Amino acid sequence: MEPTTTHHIVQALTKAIVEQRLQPGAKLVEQKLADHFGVSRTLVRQALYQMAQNQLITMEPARGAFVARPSAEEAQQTFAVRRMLELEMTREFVRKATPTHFKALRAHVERERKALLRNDSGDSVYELGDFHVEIARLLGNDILAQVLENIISRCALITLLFQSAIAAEHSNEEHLALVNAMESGDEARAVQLMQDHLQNVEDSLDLRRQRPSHDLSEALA
Amino acid sequence: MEPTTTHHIVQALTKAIVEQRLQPGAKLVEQKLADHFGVSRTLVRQALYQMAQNQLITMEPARGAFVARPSAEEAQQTFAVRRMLELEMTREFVRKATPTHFKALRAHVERERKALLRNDSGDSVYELGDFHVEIARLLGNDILAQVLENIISRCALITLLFQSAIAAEHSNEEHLALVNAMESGDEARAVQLMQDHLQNVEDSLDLRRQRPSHDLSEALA
DNA sequence: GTGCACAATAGTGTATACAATTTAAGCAGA
DNA sequence: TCTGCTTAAATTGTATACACTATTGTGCAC
Repeated sequence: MEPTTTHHIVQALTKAIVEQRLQPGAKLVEQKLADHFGVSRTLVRQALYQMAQNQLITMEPARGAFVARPSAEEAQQTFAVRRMLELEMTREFVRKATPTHFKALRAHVERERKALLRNDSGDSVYELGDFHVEIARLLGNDILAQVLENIISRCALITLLFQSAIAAEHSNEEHLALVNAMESGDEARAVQLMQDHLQNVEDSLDLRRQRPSHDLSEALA
Repeated sequence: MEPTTTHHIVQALTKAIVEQRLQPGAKLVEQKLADHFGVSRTLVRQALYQMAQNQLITMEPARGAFVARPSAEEAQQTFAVRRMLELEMTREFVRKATPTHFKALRAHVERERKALLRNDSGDSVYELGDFHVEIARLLGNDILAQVLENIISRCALITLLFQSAIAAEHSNEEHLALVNAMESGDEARAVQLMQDHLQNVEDSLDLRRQRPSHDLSEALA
């Protein structure tokens, strides 16, 4: 669908943002990215434009691209959308899922656990988010998976931006509990667990105070 | 956020697709678009890439951009996502909405009616879809509004592609009934009406048979 | 006439060039 | 030392150039 090059840059940048190697508010200079990836600014530019659509970065006219720094309001709204999708998705999964699906899901939970154990912060964040996308994929709804992937990337960014304490340690256990409930066919309980899980993630944020910014002009805006 | 030029091209192309002036499967030659908009291929390219992300067009490597031609499966999945978001959105609107909100919504329904009356097919499609986005906007959730706008654009494309009979005539009345139910505070009834409405739109499609394609290679694939 | 090789054309993919704008630096004067 | 102005450097925005791929068209052998 897309020239592998541009897509590759998008993936790499997204990963870097989600894994917190690029801090919110950081400026993304086109030429430097181009040099790093060994391509021309043209391709970097296309990648940045695409990412701006997902809100992972913001573009200021004639000033360039910056890693996004969502406001508390945007954060709240993003989580609201996520909740809408995921609660309904949970219901559908309980109804439709087969043993094969659960096997795949448990394998995923195991991957999370291993990433956490080896203290690989980057992979952990990625896997913990991808768990939710995996459910959508297993449901066979690629459109949903794609939408959710976008939203969850944003949620990862938000989490890094507002996180007061690392409450994500419990996510892995919550995922496991959720899978158990889903497999037992207890729809109400599964939905409740998903709701609690999302609430826990959101509650671990301190929406009143963002992380300090490096960019002074933004910090004082 | 974005250079007004690229965004303008996206808007114009999106409108043209939704209003069926560009048929599904139609090839979008970059140079021709560039000439039409009076810019270089560079900007057209950026616009096309962005639209490819919304699935409104598809890009085939070294072959170019085409107006999307969603499969029956994708159509179904898209509507499923839409349902997830809109049912929950309806509930939230019933709880939160103030008289001002309902006033705005009724004004929108009236705009739909006028577009339908003057037989402006393009505007009608646009307004009927925008009704749903307007609800999200009134809720104050811009993120939701944006996600929904994407999805509903796709739904418009799908409708044009699979529509057997023009069942959209009733949409305006259904919108009005929905607003009435929401204003009366009857959450269950409002959700039911929204569900029925979306179901009606989906049922008006014949997912087994797509509209004929102009591109032979695609038609015979 | 049919099928195939091959040239000509059109169109995409990427890089580079240049204008316009922003940011940083240097410097004069208070 | 600080403020404001002027100039230089850096960076973005857009257009153009060129290589590469796909498509179409043509001629020739059969």
